[in-house]
Amino acid sequence: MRGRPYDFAAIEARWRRAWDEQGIYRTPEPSSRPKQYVLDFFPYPSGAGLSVGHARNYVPTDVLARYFRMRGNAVLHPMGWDAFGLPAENEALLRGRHPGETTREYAANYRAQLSLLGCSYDWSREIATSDPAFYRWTQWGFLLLHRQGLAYRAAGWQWWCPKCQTILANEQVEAGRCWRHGDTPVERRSLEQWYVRTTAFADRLLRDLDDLDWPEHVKTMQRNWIGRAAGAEIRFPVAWGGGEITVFTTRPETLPAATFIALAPEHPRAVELASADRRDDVERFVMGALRRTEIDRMVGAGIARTANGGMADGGDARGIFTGAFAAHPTSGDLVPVYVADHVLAHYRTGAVMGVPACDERDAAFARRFGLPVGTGRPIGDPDGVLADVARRGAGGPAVRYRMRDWLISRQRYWGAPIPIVYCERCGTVPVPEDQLPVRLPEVARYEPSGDGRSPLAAIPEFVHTTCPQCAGPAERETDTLDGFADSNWYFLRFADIRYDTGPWHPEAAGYWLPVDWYIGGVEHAVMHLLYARFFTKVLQDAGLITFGEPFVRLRNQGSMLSPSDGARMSKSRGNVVTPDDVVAQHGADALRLAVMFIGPFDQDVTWDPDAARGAARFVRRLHVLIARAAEAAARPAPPATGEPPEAEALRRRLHHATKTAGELIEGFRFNVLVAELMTLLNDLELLESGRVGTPQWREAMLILARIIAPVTPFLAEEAWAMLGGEGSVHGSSWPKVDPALTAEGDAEATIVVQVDGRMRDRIVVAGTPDRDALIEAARGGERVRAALRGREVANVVVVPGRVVNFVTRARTS
RNA sequence: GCCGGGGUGGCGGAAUUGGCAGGCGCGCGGGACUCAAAAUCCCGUGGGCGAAAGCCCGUGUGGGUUCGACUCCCACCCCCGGCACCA
Repeated sequence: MRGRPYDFAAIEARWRRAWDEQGIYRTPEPSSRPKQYVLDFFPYPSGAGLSVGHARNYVPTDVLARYFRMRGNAVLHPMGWDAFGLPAENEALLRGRHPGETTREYAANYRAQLSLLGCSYDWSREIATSDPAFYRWTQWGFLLLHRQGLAYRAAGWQWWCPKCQTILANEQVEAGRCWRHGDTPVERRSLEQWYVRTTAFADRLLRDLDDLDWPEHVKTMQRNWIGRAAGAEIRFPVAWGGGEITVFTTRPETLPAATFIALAPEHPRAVELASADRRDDVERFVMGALRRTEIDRMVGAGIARTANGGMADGGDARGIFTGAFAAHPTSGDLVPVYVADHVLAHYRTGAVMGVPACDERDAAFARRFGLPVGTGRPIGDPDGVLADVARRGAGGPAVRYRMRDWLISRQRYWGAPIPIVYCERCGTVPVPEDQLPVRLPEVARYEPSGDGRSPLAAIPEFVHTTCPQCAGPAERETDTLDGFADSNWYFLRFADIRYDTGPWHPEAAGYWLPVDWYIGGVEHAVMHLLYARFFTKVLQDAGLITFGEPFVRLRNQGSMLSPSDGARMSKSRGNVVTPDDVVAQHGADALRLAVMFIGPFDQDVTWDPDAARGAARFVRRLHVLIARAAEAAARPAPPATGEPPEAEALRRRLHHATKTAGELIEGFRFNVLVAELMTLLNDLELLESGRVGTPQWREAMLILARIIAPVTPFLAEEAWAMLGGEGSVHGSSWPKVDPALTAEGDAEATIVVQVDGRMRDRIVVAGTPDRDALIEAARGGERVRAALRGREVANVVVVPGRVVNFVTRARTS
């Protein structure tokens, strides 16, 4: 036949419309069928739209979802929008438009782009976190935390980003700078904030990592973040002043050599302990230290690296003597108490013992302030020292975590209002659940005020309310919830987004959850995933769900770098390649192939325009092969009759392809998957002659259409239709694999013949010949005989179905 | 410094986990078609020697185990990511 060029644009558009009309990706109702919950990290829809980098995330998950559907699983594969939060608000601010409006618009664009790619989301389950029907339940979650004693309000020194005009959580501060504004050093402010007691679950969050099927480096990052350290707390009585100072150490055995105490500037007793003559100086020092960022203090102390990677010499390590002394708990010696820049307040007790003999930093500090370094080998055994300390009632073992509680309040407009009311008479009162949601009011101005309060504080109608308890006058909390409060639990909502008597439908969630496959970028390795794990454990403890981990398997796709500058694609850099352009040029199937074939799923790769061209070539060749078969099958009298040559070979080839394709999909080896499909096509082109027009060939093509269906859904559907398949190929089942046809050995096998481990020949044998026959056959080749000439065979290694190796030595006689 | 991952042709990367290194694709070279170009198709493509058959070398470096090592062990070099005051 004279093949018309493959008109991907028309064909893809036609099937896109047909699938949409038929709703073939509608999630089935819970049943006894085994389920697969395949979930992408939900994005915040930005005005920039999707880049081909996003396709590296969404296309492979789509392949996975399609594959499982064909395998007979009930599949939940939804998409939603992380619409609340700073990124969405900053974007809207930039454009001078209401974030609700831009979010809706951008989400629609995302949806269209994802459909363009052929992603099989069930759009009837779309959610947006900024929807009151959704954030009603985010607020419910906060109240649950509050009820459990896991949400509390406290004052403290907070990170403040002058650009964002808001408080940042510790983890949003990177090297002393705002995570969104790398050029902006953060400042410190003291404010009343809401916290969530994530530290209460530190141990479980750490332990439960062991059983998760997650990338090892993500687990490592979480372990680092949680930062468990076992050690001891030791109390030093304050001489004369009364009370005591508690220090934490992971090396209690060095206690005998401790020569001073150092307090954090924030330590509550830092100033109070100072002797009268030194109090002013100490106070001045403390105030100075508080104004500086932690990183700055560390750099000065020669501990952390400076911005350019250099190390300060530590010469200006700052500290000041308070004039106070404490009694060493075991020796009774008096040791001086200092306030030191480099001691951190929130790190356990905010006080350390200085052991210059064992610790470089302490040694530097001691040198600078002329403190005794202590005697040579002070190390005792930890148990002995601890026993001694315990006997004196001066402390004992303690465990500490680096992780801090989650600061959840934001002084921003675009988030779920914290459902709390402050009443003069009743104090802090949670909004009753039946009064949720506390709606975000429409405002004219939603820019942050810059005075540390959210714009909601400027809306009297919002602020002034009545106390739910006493009905007296009261004021609403005006802070909103951090966006991670939404992504904490959204995966539960997808089980049934219309359920309105609770955050999730108990039966539906019982069926679909936990998430079987969770896929997204590694940038959320700590915060989102840790908070979601935390919240899941809270729900489990409250008896609301039965599982303790939300995401059974986690996979991170690598990012897509731009060929123009080798950097990650971003609108600000102007180096974005859009999927729209690639689809227009080569088609969606080609784009899907290209983003998968370009490199291993979890690896960073550089976009290569040639990759799409190559993929398009593959699509065309597939189409030509199938179209030829379809046309031949449609002819009234098939040219060939009877069993065609080597029917077995064709059958084997397809069964093998089916088997490997399935394994590669489940193993997330999409680049190898595409390579296998290309190899399959090459082989089929070789097998084609003499078979076209036979029923067996048509059958083979129908199997081929099903194998490629997850990967190139448009072409597969077209092929299915051309070949006269029933219904949609995406409603058909994954081809059955007959183990007998994929097993090695019972047909013919190629055996490698080696002499002294060097490949010299290969022979083809049928069935499983015995050892002697194999050796005889192996010996026959000309190359083997040449290699054996003049040598004596000392041994023959035979690996059935694989290799025959003649081990020789020089002929002695 | 500690932890995790990695180093294979011109390039992206494969190799059933100890058994043919370089499958698949890109690029490149040659050819066919074309007035020509693009597209498409065919052949070739790790390095060296050789007309060829073939031989030798070759998976970051050096050693080791093994009949046989990209794969396992020891030492080292380099790259990427994470952590790094955390007492």
